[in-house]
Amino acid sequence: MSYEHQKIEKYWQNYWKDHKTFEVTDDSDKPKYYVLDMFPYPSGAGLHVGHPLGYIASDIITRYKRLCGFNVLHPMGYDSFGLPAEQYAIKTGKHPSIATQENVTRYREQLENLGLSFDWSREVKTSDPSYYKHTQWIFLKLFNSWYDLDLDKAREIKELISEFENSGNSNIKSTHHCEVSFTHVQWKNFNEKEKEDILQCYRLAYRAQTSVNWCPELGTVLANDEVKEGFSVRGSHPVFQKSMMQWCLRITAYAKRLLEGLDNINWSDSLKEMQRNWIGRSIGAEIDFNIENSDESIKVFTTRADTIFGATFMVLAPESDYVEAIVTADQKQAVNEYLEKTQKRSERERIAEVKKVSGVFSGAYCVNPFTQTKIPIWIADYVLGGYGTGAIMAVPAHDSRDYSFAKHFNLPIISIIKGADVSESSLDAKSGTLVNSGFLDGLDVKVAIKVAIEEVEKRSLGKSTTNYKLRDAIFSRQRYWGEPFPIYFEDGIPRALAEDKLPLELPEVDKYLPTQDGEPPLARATFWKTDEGHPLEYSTMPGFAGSSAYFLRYMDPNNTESLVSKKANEYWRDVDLYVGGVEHATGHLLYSRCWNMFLYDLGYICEEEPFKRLVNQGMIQGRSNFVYRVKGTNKFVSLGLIDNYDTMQVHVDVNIVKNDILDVEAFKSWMPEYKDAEFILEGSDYKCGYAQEKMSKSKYNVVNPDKICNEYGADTLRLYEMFLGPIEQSKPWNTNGIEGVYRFIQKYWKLIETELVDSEPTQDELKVLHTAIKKIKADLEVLSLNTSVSAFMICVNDLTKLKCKNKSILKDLTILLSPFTPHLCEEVWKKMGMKESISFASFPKLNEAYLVESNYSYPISVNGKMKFLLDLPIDLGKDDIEKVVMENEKVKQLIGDKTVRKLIIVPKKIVNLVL
RNA sequence: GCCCGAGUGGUGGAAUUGGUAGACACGCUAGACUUAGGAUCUAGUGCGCAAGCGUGGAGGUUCAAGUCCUCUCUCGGGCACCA
Repeated sequence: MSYEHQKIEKYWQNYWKDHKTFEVTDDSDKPKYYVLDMFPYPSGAGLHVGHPLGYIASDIITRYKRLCGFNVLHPMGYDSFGLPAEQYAIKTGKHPSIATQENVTRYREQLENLGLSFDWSREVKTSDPSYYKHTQWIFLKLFNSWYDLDLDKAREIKELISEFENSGNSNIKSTHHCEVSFTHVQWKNFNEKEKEDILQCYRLAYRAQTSVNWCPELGTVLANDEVKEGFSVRGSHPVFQKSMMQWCLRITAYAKRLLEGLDNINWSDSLKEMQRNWIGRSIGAEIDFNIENSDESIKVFTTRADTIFGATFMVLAPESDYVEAIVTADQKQAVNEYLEKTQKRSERERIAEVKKVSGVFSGAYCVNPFTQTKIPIWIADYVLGGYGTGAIMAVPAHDSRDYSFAKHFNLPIISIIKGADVSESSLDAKSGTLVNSGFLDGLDVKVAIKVAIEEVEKRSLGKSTTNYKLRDAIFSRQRYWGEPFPIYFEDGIPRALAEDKLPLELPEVDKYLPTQDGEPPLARATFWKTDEGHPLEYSTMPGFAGSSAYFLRYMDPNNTESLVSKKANEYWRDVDLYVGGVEHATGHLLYSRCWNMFLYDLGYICEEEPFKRLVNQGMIQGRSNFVYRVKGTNKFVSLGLIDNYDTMQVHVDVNIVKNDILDVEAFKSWMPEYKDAEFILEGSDYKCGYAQEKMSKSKYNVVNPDKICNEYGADTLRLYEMFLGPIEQSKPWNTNGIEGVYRFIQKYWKLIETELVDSEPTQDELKVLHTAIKKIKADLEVLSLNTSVSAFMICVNDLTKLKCKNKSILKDLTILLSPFTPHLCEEVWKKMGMKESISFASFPKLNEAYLVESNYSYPISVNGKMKFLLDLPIDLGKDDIEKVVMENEKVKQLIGDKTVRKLIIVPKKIVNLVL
């Protein structure tokens, strides 16, 4: 009888549900293991074949760890606040929660069809008030905290206030943007408004008038990681810079810890590198340049203090506060014109015109503190106002940007590196020997940097400084479908809502659009006020708010008192394995680490880093098909003939295309506008174009897993997705190889279906089994799941050849296989008459004695000549082998008194070739 | 421009990290069973008629290189006027 996957898979899925097989508690003696998937945004399109790749891999590890005796937490939920649901609501007028709930239901069903062993009792939805209560609670904590650089941790704001009351702010080292210093007496005399304005400069969540990424199309501001090359990541709309009052998170306070924490977690190098780049630490110095005929000086930041003797001019960012102060009367007009011009440019234009050199002379000069020469001060937009001090010393000989600026405006270029030819281009490399540099002459660049900084400090010209590219995160969005801020305004002063008022639930509104005055949608709710009548904040939180601590909530999802209880947190601690896409590298993964560190600082949780190990599954790309429409007509030209026509490329549903040949009739009925379409064919066929692209609804290239589950079964899909290649690699979806995996399942079923015997297994059978155990166990540890599928195939082929009917062998093999194909294995288990579900069996023990031992004996050769074979103990490391060999009597005899120049140890398997 | 990562048969991809390159699977070829198709099974399958040659290319280290080093080409990803 062949294997009826549909019936069997349904049966076991229901069985698991009814028996609550995968529910876990924190009252266990077993060691814990936490496997987490990045929870999905429940979009209307449902799951496609790309989603399950990570889910299947993590499910396999989950089931494997259970077999190894761990109490495994493996939860799932939904990141259910988001733009598409809101846009759908704008279109239909229906509340976004309705569409969201429909999508969630569909996702749940699809996930269950894959046989994923989630503990569904822990499901969370970020848009659920019982969940976002805790998101709001964390926000309140951030609002009520500041960062103490002395203790290097966040502290409560009331402790800061009492410091202010005792001694003002001069002794406080903090990450802040407060520009005034005051005594405790002054503090006490400030009014409420003034006090809050100062506190805002210290709070970890604060309001600030900042230049933000404004996307008019979406009607909201965006965070830096939501913008790419001047366009919004979602929807690809142009983004402009605009100055607005916004909520911000002081993530910069954590820059150092976020950077250094990377050294101690097991993430891929590329991902760590991305975060490092994003945080962007550079170590250098701030140096003061005196302005000529003035008591003022300009502070510049540089990582190349060694090049100071080559600094021939200075450049200020257009936004710099110095500009106003230094510009001379006769240059005033030119400068103003330039400032106006740069301000008008959008972010997009600025990026596009990177290569264009522009700038204006301010008329003022400053003095190079080392050479005492007078150097001109310029203003140019290649210097950024937001980084460093917004001013640089330009060293055209050794910085390519300064170089092209100097060439363009004919400014002097002085090389300070020996032998450098700067007639054509600058020499940017951090290497070489210094010349023309006074006390630095003859030093190597790397040494000179240090010496120069020391000298700067000694002469009180400045100090060594570290700068980060990381910017504070913009935290408010002018949208409806997000968490409301637990903030109200009293006489224009932002105040925190009391914790017992949470959750502050989203109000009902008549429309999901901004008001006519351009206020966010929440302003439509006229009752959006506190009980005392104070207006509440109109903005809502951004998408990453709900996902920045969800992994903590899973530990204790039904706790109505707090985000997570101490007990649950101390048991589950952190995520042992986190699986998800790279696209969250500088967004979610950075914010999550930051929030986690913050909650750790305040003592709510016990681990500083949330994700011990992280694996990025690759994207499964779609294969899109195109038809070619003759412009302005309803005629379509086959691919081979498009050169003869003026055509435009149109995506066509891949489900009505087979082997790139279009099903013409299906196309006509696909969309009403194509009903009367005409075709210009090649022979009798219409050939479509194709491309590899991201799987997306708008490209009509989505292949969803339901079809494959029906046809081949979830177990086959699970195996096949793993077999496709390394988990981290992106690859196009194609079903070419799925037959092979399907055949494997049939073969395996055939093996089990025969009458099994309860006898001693043979040596050969044991060898096959234990080879598989060894290989698969090793593969599971490093998530090399594609090769473990191969190992199963080899094992089953070998056992088939051996005509194995041995019950104990096949039982162990089934356990081994069960993480991969759980339905099948449960069925086999039942067939064998085992009472207990395999989920709770233990992983088969490896007995190395059954493995091939010949790998472990070595011929020894001295000075390149093969001498003799020497058997060595199993499992020696390379160094151990050498030690054992050198102490061996035979070897000592052979070598005698001679000094060994080289001793070579070769595995036995290649001896024949070498001898 | 800078920083990562990767280039292996017709295809997806293996290779215990320096030790018989191409495991496993797809595809293909031949055969068996079948009225036929499908399914299944058996054998073969890197290239070359051969000696030989083969892991993008050119050098190098080594008894031994897909793996290490130098240069170079191509592709993918990230950052991008960050001083």
